Amino acid sequence: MKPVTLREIANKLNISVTTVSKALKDYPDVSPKTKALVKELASTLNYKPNAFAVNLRTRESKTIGLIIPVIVHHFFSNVIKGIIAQAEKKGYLVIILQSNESYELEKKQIELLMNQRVDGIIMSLANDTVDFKHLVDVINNDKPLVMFDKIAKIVNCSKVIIDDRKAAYDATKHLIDIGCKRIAHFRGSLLPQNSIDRFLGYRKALTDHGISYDPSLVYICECDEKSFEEGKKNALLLMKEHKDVDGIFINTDLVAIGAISEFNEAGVKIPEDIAIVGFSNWFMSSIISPSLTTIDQPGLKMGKAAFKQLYKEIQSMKKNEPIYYQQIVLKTKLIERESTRV
Amino acid sequence: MKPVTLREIANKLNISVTTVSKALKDYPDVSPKTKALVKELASTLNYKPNAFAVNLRTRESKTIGLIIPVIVHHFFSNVIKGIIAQAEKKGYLVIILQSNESYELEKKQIELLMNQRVDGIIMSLANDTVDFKHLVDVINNDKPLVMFDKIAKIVNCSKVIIDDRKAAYDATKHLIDIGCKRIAHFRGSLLPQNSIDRFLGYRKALTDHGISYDPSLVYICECDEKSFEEGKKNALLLMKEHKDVDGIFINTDLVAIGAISEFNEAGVKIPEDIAIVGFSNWFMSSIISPSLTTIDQPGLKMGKAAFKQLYKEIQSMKKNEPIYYQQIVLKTKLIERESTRV
DNA sequence: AATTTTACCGAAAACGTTTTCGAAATGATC
DNA sequence: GATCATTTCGAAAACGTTTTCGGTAAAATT
Repeated sequence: MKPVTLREIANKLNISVTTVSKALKDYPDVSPKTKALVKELASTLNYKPNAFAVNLRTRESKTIGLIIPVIVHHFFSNVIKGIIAQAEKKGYLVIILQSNESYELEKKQIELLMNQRVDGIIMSLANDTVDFKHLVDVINNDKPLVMFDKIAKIVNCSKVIIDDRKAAYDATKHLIDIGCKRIAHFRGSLLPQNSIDRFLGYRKALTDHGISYDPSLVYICECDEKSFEEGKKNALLLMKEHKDVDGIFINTDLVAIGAISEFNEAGVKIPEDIAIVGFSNWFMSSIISPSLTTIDQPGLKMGKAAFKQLYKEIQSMKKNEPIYYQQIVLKTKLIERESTRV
Repeated sequence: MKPVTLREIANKLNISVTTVSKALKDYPDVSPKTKALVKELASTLNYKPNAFAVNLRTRESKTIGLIIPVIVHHFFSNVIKGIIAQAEKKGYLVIILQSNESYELEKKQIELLMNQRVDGIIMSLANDTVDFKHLVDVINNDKPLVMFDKIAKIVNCSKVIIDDRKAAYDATKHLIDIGCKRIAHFRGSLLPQNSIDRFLGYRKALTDHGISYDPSLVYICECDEKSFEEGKKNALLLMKEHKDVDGIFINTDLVAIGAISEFNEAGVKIPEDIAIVGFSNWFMSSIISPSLTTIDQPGLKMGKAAFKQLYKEIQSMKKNEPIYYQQIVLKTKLIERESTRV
């Protein structure tokens, strides 16, 4: 029941372990005859190389790490799917960890992965990560690192993102185009880059179109497990504080859906009284009532692109070639639905 | 930049590798003085044991494999979260693979994980898996295996499930209780055990309450990526073929949501004309209109339970103790919402 | 003072593979 | 028949750790 080793094959054929190893990997200096013999016996014995030994010897694990803030999340689970699919094609396995939006956990997990000697790491930052030493360490240890979605601009590595600022601009401009004059914004937490960029896109769209920016119209949502509740809460607040608002651009779909739910209960008509644009294009957004206009964020593509880039860097590293960090920006598009249909 | 090894520490302190190793693991036969010395140097050099070498030597990887039909899925992503969380507590990492509901892929992935020498495997079956040799192989190779949700009754291993039959019975009985007389069922594919069990629960609830079972009221949904469309399609079909139906028990929420969407468009009132009960309690079900009565399926708990059981078996295996396969059945409950509120 | 016990350390084997390098055997060339 | 090139193989080192088994020296016991 013990797994079969090279040595056993060698003994049965009365040849050396070296020759068996070479035969299996088609080295030129072993005769066709012995190659055939070895391969046949190996397959009948169902020989599988011991990954630990191979890893130890070759110093690569054919395994990558993935750190993600939350797993139960339409966008992120799509990214996971993309990464796994692409990795499988290249014979890589993926170890997944969830940072729970916590910097401390994220740091520990990076260490875990480094100790495990993964060949590279893909990650999206936790919301409260402000210090990036743990990331710089990864790169200094010659371990390829690719960040996606929630990135740290300051860290020198490859990144796969969308143009959040432009997407937010488009979303806000769409509200302006359909006639909104007083546009609020439900933004994400203060730290994450994409939350900042979406806010900046919103503000620029306003000022570019002659609408003065009013800070009191910006509400902050600590997006996490209870985004939905945050949406409801802020919608309620908005109805009290700014009855004149006729459009909202919301940082993420789940919050938007919470807001819609609150407005529905309050009898506020969407889009007649308030038009709403979300962000991410969760499946849910297409089936609620009214369906939600939103920005499509290509999770699957991002995952695939992230792995492809990581793979490139792993290869370059092996060949001691210089590696070129890429900033890959994927296209987004506005999906028009009932929540802005005039 | 090369990672520091035991040998380097040993050289710097002029002691043997053996002593260093023992010192770090608090063996009793090394003096407190040298222990302190070694530990201090190890921490200043930031020594991290080479996982490959440890694995090779100890024959365990502190890694488990997880094969799951689909990742972008409310229930399954919750299971993943549960497994990862629990595994992290015990110092285990999780390699995740997606079978895409394909038996062929599933088989390959099992092999991959076995070659990688994971310490155990947790999995939920692909829809079209009928042959279980690949699973028996796992067990025969003394590798702990825990199945959850979509299991093979015939395979002798631990299982974490819900009582699908009872849950379906409850769901159907609820429809009867609110006065439905003609109750249809949208079932899942023919093979999966839980799809069969839910059907059986449905049928038993009918006959137990004096309603004769009518096979023409059972529609099959090939649940996969396009469950939503399947729901719409079958709802349309049902409206044509059986105008007298006043209740439906549907195999899974996403299909139910598709059906609701179709009924809404057709002007069929829910629950007045047709009452609907789904299955799984996706978050989405609570926010659509009308909100969906459903069976809560505890994904997070299942994940945690599955890992706990696997961990037990791994420990027993290490100590050469006998392992006892468990069948863990988690509680479900009916969540009443608008789709059955009379 | 002889013996036993205790405390501490290290040599060496083992895990299973990969790869370098040299050796032996065969064939080709002059 | 001597030399050289080619083909085929294997010994050995290496990857970094863990663990068994002795061994030495000091302390404790007679």
